[in-house]
Amino acid sequence: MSYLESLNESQFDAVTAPLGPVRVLAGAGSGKTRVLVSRIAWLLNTEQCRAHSILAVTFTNKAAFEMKVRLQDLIQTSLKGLWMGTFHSLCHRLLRMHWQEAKLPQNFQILDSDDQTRLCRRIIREAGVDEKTIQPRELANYISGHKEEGRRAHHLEFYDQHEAQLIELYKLYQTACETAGLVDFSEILLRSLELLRDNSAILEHYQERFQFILVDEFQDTNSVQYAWLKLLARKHERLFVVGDDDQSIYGWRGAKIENILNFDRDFPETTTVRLEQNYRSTQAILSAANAVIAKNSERLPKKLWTDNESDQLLVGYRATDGYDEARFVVETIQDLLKKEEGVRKSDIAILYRSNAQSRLFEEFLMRKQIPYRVYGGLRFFDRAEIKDILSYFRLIVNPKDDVSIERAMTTPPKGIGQATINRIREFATTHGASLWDSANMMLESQALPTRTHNVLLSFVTQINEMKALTENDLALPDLFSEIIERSQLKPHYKKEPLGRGEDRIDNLNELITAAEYFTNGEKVELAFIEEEIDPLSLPLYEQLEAFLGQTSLNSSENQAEIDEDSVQLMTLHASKGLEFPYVFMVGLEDGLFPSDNSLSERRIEEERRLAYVGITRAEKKLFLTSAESRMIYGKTLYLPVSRFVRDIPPELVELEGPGIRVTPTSVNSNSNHAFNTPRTDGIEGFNLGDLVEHPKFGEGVIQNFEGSGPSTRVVINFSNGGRKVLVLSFAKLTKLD
DNA sequence: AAAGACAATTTTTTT
DNA sequence: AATTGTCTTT
Repeated sequence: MSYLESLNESQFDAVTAPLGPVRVLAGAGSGKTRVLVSRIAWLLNTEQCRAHSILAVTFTNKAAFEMKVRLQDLIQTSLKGLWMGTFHSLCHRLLRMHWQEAKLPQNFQILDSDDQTRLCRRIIREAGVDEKTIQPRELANYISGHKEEGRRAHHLEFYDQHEAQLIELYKLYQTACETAGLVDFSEILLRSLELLRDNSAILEHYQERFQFILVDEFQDTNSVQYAWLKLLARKHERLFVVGDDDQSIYGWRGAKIENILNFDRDFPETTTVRLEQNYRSTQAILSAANAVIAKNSERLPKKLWTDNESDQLLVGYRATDGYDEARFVVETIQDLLKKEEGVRKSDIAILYRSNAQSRLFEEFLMRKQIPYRVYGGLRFFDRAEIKDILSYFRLIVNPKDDVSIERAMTTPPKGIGQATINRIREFATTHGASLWDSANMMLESQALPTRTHNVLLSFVTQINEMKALTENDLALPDLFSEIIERSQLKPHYKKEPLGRGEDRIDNLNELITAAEYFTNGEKVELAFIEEEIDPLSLPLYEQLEAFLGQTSLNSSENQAEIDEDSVQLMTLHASKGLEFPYVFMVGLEDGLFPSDNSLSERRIEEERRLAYVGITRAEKKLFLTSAESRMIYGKTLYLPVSRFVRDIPPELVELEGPGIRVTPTSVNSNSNHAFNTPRTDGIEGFNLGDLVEHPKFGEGVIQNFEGSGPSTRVVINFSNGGRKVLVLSFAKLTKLD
């Protein structure tokens, strides 16, 4: 077993750990995936367990795919029967296979977050609640938040009127989902947990089957996911979890870092293995990462080290503004590509806190004609035009889908407006029927005004005819293009200004290509069947069902991209698990990263972990950039260098460019370490981010300090929207808390 | 009912 | 700044 020989000591210990509960604390770049894959290979080779008995959970679909490939490289036996995927895809499969026990209709569809928010808006309006007291997104977050903790509406108690309303709306929302046959993301998990919990036969079957359960990125599991794992693993307790508490960055999505911190409490027999040798980064990068993460209190002790030598320092650059920052980054990239031997564009990554920040870099890269690829952001299946056409498809598969029908009825405009929809909805509520059934009943009763009757009739006919198409002997892509034509969406988009419509039409065509890829491509794993299957062997209608099932959970990395060698742009979150020789972390300013919200809500530890993730992506060289001024929401802000950068020992960082810059707004100069431009430690009792009150301007938050001594000035953003630079000693500021 | 002008608001992160 | 929703007009 040659793959065991190339492991270091702790990796070997992890791979060959006893079969009971195992927790592997894997620092960044310590060979985590390798251990996980080797463990599975080891199980298959030595324990003679079949792939059939293994359940492996990954964080993304992409990770699952890559892991399968790597695994297949290590072993000779077949992987048939192995369950590997994300929590969502595995739970989705369970629900498809046991839809009756899960009390779902066979053709249930998945509601993505956008659909969920739309549905929430509708529920709020319908309940006669003011959208300003409860915003759709607030309700959606409330519902998801509770579902992630395993709480249904009837579990909840209220302490005030507002929450009472939320609970009421949660109930209404759930009823709406049930009648429409819709399941949101967190519902997939919760429903699946309840399925196992309430059906002992099913539970025992899977407990018996999955003797070995392995989980990647365990630090990012939420309560329901952990409960699901515990339930499945209860019998054999052969639960092998891998993770790094320092890289837990999805707390906002319900992830519980406690899951990994307290794993040994839930499973007293736990063997814990620490992987502390880093194979990825230079010592300088690692030292920087350690310095940043050391400030966190809630973490398991561990010390990353490396044999790699530290030949290069980190590079810091303080730009004047966002443009200057982008210029610096892109010019540096040009230099790298030109001067350094064998540097490929895909060796270079630009990492930022939020998607919106990619724009400037894209602009400059385009100008210099450097190919790039942006990950994340608006995904293909999230695009409006794709959702528009998919609403027709979904309606064909599940006429009860009230979310899709409304979209299909109104896009493109076909004479059915708000008034008509309200009418149908009213009918639907009183009769407890779906919108589709209601529309049909109303047509039959002839109770509608002629004009309304006619437009509604032609809509219903249109959908029925589309549905009839699925009974023909068509290929899936042909069905797609036929329905796209009939939907009249193309002429509708054509009317949009600025060639935007052209893009949309391109995307529709792209969808046809996706259908071709789906049918001609590899065999696919279908949610409702255990084996891989050739989609073409299915009847057309089921092909469509299968396609929809695949897209809803696979929306991110599905699209075939141009294989061109390109610079990689992504958010820090999206970079987790990846590595690049050259990494640019940009927008490193307090207020951007860490973001304003996390500063006020004390979520700073998670932001710090995010910084740690970013830093540890770099193999050879790490560039840290920030800008003195930046446009945010159309306003120019002057933000200080990120506290995370300031946590890095100055001797690790080499400064490029002018370093300290003397500008009209910044005459700061108390040391030649350019990163200390603004001081953040208290000045006369005031700190960055403090909430203060000014007798004339009211309340505001301290953004920056400028200058020193008696002329020290303070930059404040007031809550009335104004921004002022005041001389600290004159401004009569009171600190609020 | 649909198109256009206007105002408001922002997710930071994603299965 | 730019998108999204709301209000107004046709």
